[in-house]
Amino acid sequence: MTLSEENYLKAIYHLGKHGTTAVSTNAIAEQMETKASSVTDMVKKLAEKDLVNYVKYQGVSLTKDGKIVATSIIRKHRLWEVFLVQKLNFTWDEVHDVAEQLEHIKSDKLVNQLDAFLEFPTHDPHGDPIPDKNGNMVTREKTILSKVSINSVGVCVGVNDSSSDFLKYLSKHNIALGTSIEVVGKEKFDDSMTIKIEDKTLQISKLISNNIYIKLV
Amino acid sequence: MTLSEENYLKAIYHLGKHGTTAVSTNAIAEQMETKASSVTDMVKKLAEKDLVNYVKYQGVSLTKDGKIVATSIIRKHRLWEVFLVQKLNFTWDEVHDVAEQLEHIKSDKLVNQLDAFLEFPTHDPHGDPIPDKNGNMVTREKTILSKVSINSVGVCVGVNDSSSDFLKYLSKHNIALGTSIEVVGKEKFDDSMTIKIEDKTLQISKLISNNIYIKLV
DNA sequence: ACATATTTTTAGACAAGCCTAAAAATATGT
DNA sequence: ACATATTTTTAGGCTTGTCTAAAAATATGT
Repeated sequence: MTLSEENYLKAIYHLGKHGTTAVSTNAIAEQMETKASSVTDMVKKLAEKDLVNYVKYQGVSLTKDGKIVATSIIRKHRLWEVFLVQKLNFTWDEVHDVAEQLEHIKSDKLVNQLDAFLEFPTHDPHGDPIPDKNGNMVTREKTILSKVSINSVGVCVGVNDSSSDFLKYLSKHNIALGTSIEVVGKEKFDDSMTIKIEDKTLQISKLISNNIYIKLV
Repeated sequence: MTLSEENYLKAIYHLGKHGTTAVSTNAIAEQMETKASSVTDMVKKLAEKDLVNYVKYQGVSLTKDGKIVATSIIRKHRLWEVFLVQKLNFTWDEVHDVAEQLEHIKSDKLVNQLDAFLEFPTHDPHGDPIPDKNGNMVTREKTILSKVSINSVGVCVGVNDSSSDFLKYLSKHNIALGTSIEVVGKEKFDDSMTIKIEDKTLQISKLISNNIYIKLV
């Protein structure tokens, strides 16, 4: 399993809702910041190894084996993120790039001992679930903030965009996992929202509210 | 800096006593389990980047820049080894292969925070010194066990061979860092030695005694 | 010192993973 | 339904790091 192969499997997993639904060549190319022709080449290679289902012009999905590999990489990525935040004082907007490197380290003992050392965390610093040793993960009930009705109250349990810029924006406005958010206004015209956080109100655009997950209380 | 380039610099550092003395193409090839022709190619590339001094047919040594890179890789390797042993319950014979992967992770914050998390260790699990943030490391007085005279007493402070097989041999005979070793006999014929460890005597060949460092007491 | 052995370099090839440009297949609008 | 647009694949090429085989340089033994 090369680094590149692993990255393709991960991309297909993320794009195709756990790798189950077929994704297009172009979608993969965009996600991986590469060209469609490169994707076609690699997808053929992965199909040869029975890691993806591939029919020319019909898109790609993960096989059972492909899902196992993708899940194990995601497990490593998220465990390392927890390590970086909890043990090495990284902030949630700093962990992604380093975890992208660490996720490719090959050692079962390393991963499982790290898991134990962190006391078997179930979620990473962005609220995403961490697959266990067998690839299983919990599904936590969550709602996209943009979809909840006025006067709803919830707790932030995750984000849909883990980019550094978005996370820094949230931190600046005191939004973190566990933060209580109340919807005090919604604007039909541009779908913006007014929310209340610790008694401070904040105006957020649809782009923002679309990337915050809350659990209603 | 590619993975391959980093590995060559590390090899040149180790072979040439901190990279200072020139090493031969063949020596590098053997150390890296590759062919001499591949070494020539890479060495030219490294010379182009001013990381090594290279004169055709005359061997290779590290430049100042090359030494900085090599030292930083060794720093990472040894810090990760400490982490694996102290935090993740690895034994000293299990850490090498994983550390070889981890040493290539690029993130200054990661390395320096890891260093702090481990409380700035000065030596790795094999007794080798860990360069600090500025590349400096302590030099600890040590003697090769095979060279000490009969009736000497010392404490094991390092090994010259970090292979899993050798370390397992040592563990089996209760030799670890800090173990007190007394030389109770030396055999001229084959340079074997009789040593005493915790009141048990042990016969060791020259190959063994040549790979154990002690500090005389 | 000179013939031979060894070491090192060069030349040419190959696989992986990427690219561009062109061709083929599929999707879309009216 | 058919012309056009878009997507995907193919064909051919490039770079990195490796290899083998042959040539060149250096080292060695008597």
